[in-house]
Amino acid sequence: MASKVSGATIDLPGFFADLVRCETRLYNALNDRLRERHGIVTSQFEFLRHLRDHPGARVADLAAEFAIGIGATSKGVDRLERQGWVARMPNPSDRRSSLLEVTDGGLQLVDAAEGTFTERLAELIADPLKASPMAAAAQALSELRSVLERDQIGTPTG
Amino acid sequence: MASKVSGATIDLPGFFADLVRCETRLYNALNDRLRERHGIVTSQFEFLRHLRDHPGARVADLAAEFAIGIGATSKGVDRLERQGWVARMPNPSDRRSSLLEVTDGGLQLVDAAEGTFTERLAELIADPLKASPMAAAAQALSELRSVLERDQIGTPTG
DNA sequence: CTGCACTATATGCCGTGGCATCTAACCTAG
DNA sequence: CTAGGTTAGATGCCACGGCATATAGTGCAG
Repeated sequence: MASKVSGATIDLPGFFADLVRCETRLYNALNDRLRERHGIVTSQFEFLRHLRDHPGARVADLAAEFAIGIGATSKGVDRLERQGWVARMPNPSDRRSSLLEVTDGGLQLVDAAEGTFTERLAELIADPLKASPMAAAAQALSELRSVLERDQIGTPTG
Repeated sequence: MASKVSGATIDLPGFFADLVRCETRLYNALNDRLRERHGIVTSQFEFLRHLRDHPGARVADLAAEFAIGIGATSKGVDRLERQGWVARMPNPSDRRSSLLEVTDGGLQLVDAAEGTFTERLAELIADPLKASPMAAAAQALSELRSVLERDQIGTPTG
């Protein structure tokens, strides 16, 4: 196994390495499948899914959700808009920002991609591992994420 | 909490989202600290640490370890070499490749950075969470990583 | 109402990774 | 030995994110 875990003490650097390497490989594998079947990558799928589930979100909301910069988010939305999957609707209560909406085409895309995404994820995660240890991991990661977000840790400047 | 986990069944997309967001925030936070104290980012620290612990590794070994492309790895080594932290030594048994070595300066740097890295990681992970659920997560992630690597999942082309 | 500080985001420059391609070196069949 | 296929990695082009900056729009103090 990649890193050692003994009892209740953890090899933190080893844990971090495992975390990053899992993220990298899962992201790569999902990118491959989504690109092949739907012509998008995972980050775009995540944008579209978030917008579908949070209609009227603004650029800054996306940036906060994904812990990436505002500029990068704006450019990502540009690309989705250029493909006709997302529209910037005028925000009646603040003309500096736009309310983001998934278009009909975008909705079709994200719904289809979601099937591929979930299916591939199940192949990658659920199949090779038993549910029990993964559930513990999921639980712990979920809590870790909450703490990081609560304390604004790792939030980019831009 | 960020995603729901109930009993032994897992919300896989939620788990994946937590995984990616944790990775992003931890990476960002570690980058900030390492850049401030040592003038390097986490990916560079990881390169240097791996080379320190695996003297004579080649570019392809680094690429495999980190699941990134050969080209990107070659360029990353260029940058470390330009700073004088890594040297490409001729490989007597294969003139196409080089054996990578951490220089004395690089060794000093990586040893110092390791303290910062581990300390910051403890602040980020060990402090906010109890050891027990994290140990489970560490265990599960470690196994997941092994499976992904064994099956070459998410290995980039380049 | 006016000015000024603040906010939302768009944009430009730069660094970095993916991927395709190129070259040198290696290796094996014949 | 040598041609042809293979491998290691260096390089170029492109896409994308960080960060700094620019630009509108907001809102409050006076």
